[in-house]
Amino acid sequence: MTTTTTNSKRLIVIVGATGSGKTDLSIRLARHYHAPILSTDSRQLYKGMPIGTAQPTEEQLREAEHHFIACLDVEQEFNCGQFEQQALELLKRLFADHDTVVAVGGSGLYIRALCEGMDDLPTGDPEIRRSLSEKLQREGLAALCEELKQRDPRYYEQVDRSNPARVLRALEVCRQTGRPYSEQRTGERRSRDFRIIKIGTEMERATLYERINRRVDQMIDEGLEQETRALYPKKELNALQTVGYKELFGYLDGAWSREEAIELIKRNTRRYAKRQLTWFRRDPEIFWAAPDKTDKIIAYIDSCL
RNA sequence: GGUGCCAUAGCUCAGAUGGUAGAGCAAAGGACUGAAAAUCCUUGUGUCCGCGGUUCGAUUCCUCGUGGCACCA
Repeated sequence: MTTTTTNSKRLIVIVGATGSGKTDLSIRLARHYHAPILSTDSRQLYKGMPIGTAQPTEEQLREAEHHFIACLDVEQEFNCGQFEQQALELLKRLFADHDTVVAVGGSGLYIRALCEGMDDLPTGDPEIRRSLSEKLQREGLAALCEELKQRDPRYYEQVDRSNPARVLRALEVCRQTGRPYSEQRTGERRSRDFRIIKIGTEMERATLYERINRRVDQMIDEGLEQETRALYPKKELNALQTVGYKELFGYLDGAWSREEAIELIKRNTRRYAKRQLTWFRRDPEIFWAAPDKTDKIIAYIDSCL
């Protein structure tokens, strides 16, 4: 055989909206290919949030080897850069005794980090971030934009100047590195020493929304409120800026009734799903298929050489 | 059975002494490289219940239907 080892390994990447059947599909594929599962979900990473983030159940966890599920304390900061680095390290180990690994999750940025890599940019320094937040509070977004115009006129031209998060991050990098943000953003795609096959779980919008609504009711039945109460003291943490918890924190604070909170969770989950689809739709590498068409999906995967 | 009121966007409703209509919510489209389940931008989607009549012109006024609500029997 002349097969080179560089592309004998493959990563099957399952993407799609929340509630569209990714988890079940991932387990079927994992069993079919005797592959471990790597989660690409920015919230299922955390402990103490199994219901609200729809983590795989105990039973599902037994059906396949899972990684990056419930492995961080909610206090731990995490980001797409760390995810890229840790996921690649893990893959190296997994590929040592597996030809196939299944990645599954809905965090578009994390998936991009894994498949295409991130530029070599620093994680935000908390001090600088705090000082920028204060400036935003005191002087407004226009002041931040003004500073960006000075420090990085090129990025100033292209950035969404009504989005505080974007402007703030760019300034953070400028201040931290003393160099313009745009100069450090190459947008270059990193090469990977494994093949990547992307599968999207396709589902009619109306069906997806029904499933989402039903799943939220299920979460409530399973005890999402108790889960949220346990996390309430930590509600300011980034890990808990998450659909499901945010709305129930509001209920616990008296901002709205329990019923209203549940409706808000449904609406915000629908909106989240919509944003995910906007992200994934523009990726031409994704092979879209109904998640229950396992045979069709396997046939597609096997046809990818 | 009688009388009155109502019928406009997916929902709740506003509106024009007659010139084919607009708010909120829901929704749709998009952006997005270390907070990404985050953050942000854009967008009104309509046999104005139906058939006639008056009128240059009716979603608006009139008749008759149909459906809903209220009251009286």
